[in-house]
Amino acid sequence: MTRQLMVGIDKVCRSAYSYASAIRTPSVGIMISKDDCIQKYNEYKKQHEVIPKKKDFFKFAGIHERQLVGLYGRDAYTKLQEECGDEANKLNLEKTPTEKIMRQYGDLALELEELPNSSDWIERHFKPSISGLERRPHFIKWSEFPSKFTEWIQNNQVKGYEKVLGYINESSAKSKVKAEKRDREFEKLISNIRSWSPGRRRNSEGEYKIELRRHLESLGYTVNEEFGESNFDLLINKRHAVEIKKDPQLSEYDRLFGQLARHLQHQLRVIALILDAPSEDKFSNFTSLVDTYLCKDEKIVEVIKK
DNA sequence: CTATATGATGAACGAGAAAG
DNA sequence: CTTTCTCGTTCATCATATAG
Repeated sequence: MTRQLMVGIDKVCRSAYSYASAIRTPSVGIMISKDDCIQKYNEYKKQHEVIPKKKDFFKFAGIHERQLVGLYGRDAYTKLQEECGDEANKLNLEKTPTEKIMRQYGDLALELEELPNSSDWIERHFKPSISGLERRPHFIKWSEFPSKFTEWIQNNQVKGYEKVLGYINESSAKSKVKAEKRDREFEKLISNIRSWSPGRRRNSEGEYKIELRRHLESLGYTVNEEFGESNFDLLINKRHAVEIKKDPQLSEYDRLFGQLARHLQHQLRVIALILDAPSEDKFSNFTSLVDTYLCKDEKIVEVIKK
């Protein structure tokens, strides 16, 4: 029954359709030509003294987009604009080839005789701009430019930028030295804390904190307490965070885990110092959690137990 | 409504330099 | 040595014209 109904509706639609298309046949005269479109286009320009946007053109000319497509095929409006001697409104969406970007960078470095910074790029109005570079489809953050450049040179065996590679090596060597210095400082701090032992058993975390602080200060560290948004227990040399827990239960380990994660957002390296740990079980469980989930890439959490 | 390649701009951030 | 200033970098947001 429903089926019959559908067929009936279908029939009605079909007949309506054929009626409509009959009206629109060329013989009736609604068909428009390219010349009509061009004329309307120019008319719009005269009236508004602006090149029409696509939508505005259709509204103005009283034409349906389909009709224009019928005349010009794909990119119809763009073709019309070109035919009228205008540059198409359509955005030029050709992506800047990697080669061009890299050569701009390399040549700029050669000219400056050092690695360019983003201001240099802006000054020359290179394309894409900094904001275009860092996103799709290029994904080149300025700081990553040197490494991407090196990669490009290697992959394509490009010659002529040896000097630039030299600059890149120089600067990465410099930052390596700094990183190593920081590493060594951190290692030393760890060993200093490891070799420290509290004078006596204390009743609270706070007392241990004070004692450790005195100890570290006597070794020449700069120590700040309860520092910054993330509230470390101690911040050593403005770089390394220390979190202290005394006699933690499971729930306190959990809390500590969260605190460490938060600290890692601010510092690359964090020390968790656990005092008077009662249960070896919970402790080792905690350290394995930390190793699995917190120590990633550059981020390091060192857990010390006393 | 979404995708496209890109631009503009201002806020947030971080490091280093200058000034105190 | 500490506070303040400056510069470079990154992020988020808005915008664009058109096709599908």
